[in-house]
Amino acid sequence: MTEPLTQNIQDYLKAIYGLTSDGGKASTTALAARLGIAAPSVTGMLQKLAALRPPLVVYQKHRGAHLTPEGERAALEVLRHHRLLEAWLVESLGYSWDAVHEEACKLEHVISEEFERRIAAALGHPVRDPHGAPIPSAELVMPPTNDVPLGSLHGGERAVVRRVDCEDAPLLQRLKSLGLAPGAELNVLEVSPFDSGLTVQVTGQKPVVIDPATSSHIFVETVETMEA
Amino acid sequence: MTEPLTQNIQDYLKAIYGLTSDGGKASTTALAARLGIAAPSVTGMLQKLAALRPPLVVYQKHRGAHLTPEGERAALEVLRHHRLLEAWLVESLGYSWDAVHEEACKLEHVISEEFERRIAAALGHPVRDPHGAPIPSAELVMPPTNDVPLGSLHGGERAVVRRVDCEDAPLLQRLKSLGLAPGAELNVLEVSPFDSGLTVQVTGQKPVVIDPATSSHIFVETVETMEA
DNA sequence: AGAATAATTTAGGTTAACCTAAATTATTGT
DNA sequence: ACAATAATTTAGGTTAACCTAAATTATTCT
Ligand SMILES: [Mn+2]
Ligand SMILES: [Mn+2]
Ligand SMILES: [Mn+2]
Ligand SMILES: [Mn+2]
Repeated sequence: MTEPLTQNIQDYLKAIYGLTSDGGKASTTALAARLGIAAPSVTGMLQKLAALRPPLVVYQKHRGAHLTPEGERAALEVLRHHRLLEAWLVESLGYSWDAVHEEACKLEHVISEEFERRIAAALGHPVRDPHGAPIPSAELVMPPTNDVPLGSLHGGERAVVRRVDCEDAPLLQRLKSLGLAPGAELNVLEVSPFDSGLTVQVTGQKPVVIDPATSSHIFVETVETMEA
Repeated sequence: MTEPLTQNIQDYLKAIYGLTSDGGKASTTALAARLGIAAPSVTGMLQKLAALRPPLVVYQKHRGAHLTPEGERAALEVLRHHRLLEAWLVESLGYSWDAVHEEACKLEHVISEEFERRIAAALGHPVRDPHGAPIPSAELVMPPTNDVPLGSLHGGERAVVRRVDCEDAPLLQRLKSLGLAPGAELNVLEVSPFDSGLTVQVTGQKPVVIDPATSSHIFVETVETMEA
């Protein structure tokens, strides 16, 4: 290992990882918005990360940045910490799922590898965090998933909620009250051709209408209907 | 509340608290040694802490510093975090008592008040950490103790170990293997008039000789002998 | 293509903590 | 009392991250 990365750098790498999951580049502006930092500061940091030896990002002026293998490893390390911590705050300390993000965001930079090992073992080496996000393995491999956006379903399809990709506490509370949490089964009753709004029925609940802004945070796995 | 204190300032306050427990002042040099920081840097920080509004320390050139009530409250807050965390790492994650200090030292600055409340409740609101150090209450009052240094006992006295004031992992391991941990009962067999070395017998163990450098870390509560 | 707009970078400056070397002030021993 | 020694402070400088305002470069629209 090289020198330990600062907390700030870890946050940058995590953000770049998140913004490049589609295979593209993370732009200066997108990073600035996500991190709440002024764009010029981001430029400076990207230049620095690209100049490190070994470099953590590949960066080209005006074209944004993406992670090098080293940068990705560092990002996955932090992400593993974050998601294990979230799982463990919920399972072991009784936090609600809308309250864990902030706490995990601070702890993730500070825990030791021993701490990581112990909570992973205590939880039985979970593969998903409380929001359904996949947890990178101890070897820093991100487990593959079959999750698709809820908004991609058609009327009549059945699915199981796998992931709610959201850090906003009020929205998480609302979704939980609607039963829209990982593991919930649902039926898509109707898709509005105008605004793509979805009418869905979670098993055992009343049907609800979900606007596209909300459904974009929800990922599901479709279920084969048993009867022909 | 005012602005949150930086991690560094919290460490300074904790160190000043530790160095002034005898009612005296913490000298620049002693702080520098304890924190591993150059003396000029400490001077600068003390000046800054004394200039804060409200001031966290009272500082006079060449005379060292001590905490103001605000400074003491901040120190006790961090100390409560530290000791609760140590207790909780041992009880809940199975850490050994010689491995918790480092981890707690990083986490203490980062956990929320909610985290503090939850681990305190999970542990049943403990009053001592795994080394026997008293844990400040949620209201930030340090519980009083009757602990006296092991070295202050005379031949023939009985006592119960209450506290091992030490962060050195190898020494902690050695003491544990000798049975010298909080709760252990012991008998002082002999005190050397030359070097103040103690021969003690922990109940159920073979007698051992403890040099003054070691015994200075051990605090006990004397036990009245039941038989006349 | 060329002007308007938007994104990005450069320039210059701030804050928190730290450092070393030199100057100053206390303390101590005779 | 006063020189030698030890402790402390001042002076000047570094690094990591940030910021705003101005300058530059891309992109988009007619
Ligand atoms: Mn999260
Ligand atoms: Mn790790
Ligand atoms: Mn400790
Ligand atoms: Mn607290």
